[in-house]
Amino acid sequence: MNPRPAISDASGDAVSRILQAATDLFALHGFDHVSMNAVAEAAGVSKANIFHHFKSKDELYIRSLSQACEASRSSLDAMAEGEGDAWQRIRRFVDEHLQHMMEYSRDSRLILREVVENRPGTAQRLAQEVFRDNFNRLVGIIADCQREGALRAELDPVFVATLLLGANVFFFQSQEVMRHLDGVDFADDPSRYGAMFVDILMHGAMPGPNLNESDPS
Amino acid sequence: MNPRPAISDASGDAVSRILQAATDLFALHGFDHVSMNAVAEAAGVSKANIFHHFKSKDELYIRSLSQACEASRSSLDAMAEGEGDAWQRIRRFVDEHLQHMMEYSRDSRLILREVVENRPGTAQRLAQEVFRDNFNRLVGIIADCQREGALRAELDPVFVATLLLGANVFFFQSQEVMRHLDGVDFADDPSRYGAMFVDILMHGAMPGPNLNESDPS
DNA sequence: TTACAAACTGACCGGTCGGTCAGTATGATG
DNA sequence: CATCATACTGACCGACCGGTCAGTTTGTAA
Repeated sequence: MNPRPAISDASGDAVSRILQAATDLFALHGFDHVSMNAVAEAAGVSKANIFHHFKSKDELYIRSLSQACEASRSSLDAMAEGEGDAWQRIRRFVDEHLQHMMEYSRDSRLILREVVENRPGTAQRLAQEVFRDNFNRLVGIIADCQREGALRAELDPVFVATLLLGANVFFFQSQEVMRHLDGVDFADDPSRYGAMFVDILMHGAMPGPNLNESDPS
Repeated sequence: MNPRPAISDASGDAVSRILQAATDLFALHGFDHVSMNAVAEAAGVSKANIFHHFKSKDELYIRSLSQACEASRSSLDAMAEGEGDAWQRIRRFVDEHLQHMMEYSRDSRLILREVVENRPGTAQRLAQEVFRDNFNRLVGIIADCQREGALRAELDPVFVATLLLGANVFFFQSQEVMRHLDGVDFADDPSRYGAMFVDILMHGAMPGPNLNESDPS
């Protein structure tokens, strides 16, 4: 009945090997710098065989991206859902989100590349869906914290979420550059980066309120 | 004496037209999606003529990038050098830097693309030089502010600079995405974004014991 | 065994790419 | 005038791209 009972091993093997190689290469070099020949070689199959399983390079790319999105989404689902007070939850989200990006850097890079680049198509829609989901979840967390009185009422939770996501994304995609900047000693320590960020986010950068500094107003 | 007294008009015209067209196209579509034929057509010269003035596509790209870097650097030189107290200077830097990126979005996009992408070569070195200069200047400003007592002493000025630059860069390169996110009403208002950012950077997001509304804007 | 569908391959195709080259136009110099 | 360097062009080249195709292997079912 099943059209491929024992074949599915070999077939699935080839397909998943192709998908694996494609995802690696796409994340590493970007869509344009990856040829079907390169994917074929990395997967150990002929180029024609790729076109037997995927009807075009675009479909292969979208399948890779889709797989990355799936992994990313399911991995993020259980994030920052635990107990603790408001700022502990925010801190945990920052940490886990950053850690997630580093751990699944291949998929994250693939998604982020597609999010930032603004060429139209299915790929961008897919990537933005994940990004949007992620963003909305974060806005929800922050709005909750604000409702609990942990954040100033006049702040826009959407902006705070943007700031938070931005700090993490910037860290992720500028890590290589930061390593070469003078005085940066946190480029390889995401948790310290997160800690410093949340600290400033909570208390601000100004000296404490009991400090009698020159107040211009 | 001068090998090209009157020719230089026509020659310079062609060269600068090529450079102009190339910079536009590279910033808009990226290195890989711009063919020499496209540059030739946009500049109104033959493709062979481009290779007469630039020995390769890479050189043309680097010259474009170099020009963008020059413009960016000289424009940033006079930034936030004026008077005012510490936080006014920081606020002004955030505003002017963001405004600068928006105004010279073509050059900024060109540079940022090269900074984030981590393929080795002269282009990346050039872009990182500008980025590094920019970064160091910002660190200096922040360290000054800290010395004046406007920032908590235990903060790392390098980290604060990273945060600041990151917030701006993220705004710039995610503007298109933010427009499509629910509840984002600051995607087209960089100065409001900057104001909200500096506000949080100063006072933090937690409800403070003293909620005085002395707005420095 | 035969039959058949799916997996798989090497050779190939049209098209575009960066880059070259032989040759022409032009304008200053002697 | 002739000379010569430079600006400039159309035609062309080899390499590589995504994609196709005819044909072979392979595992299974009648």
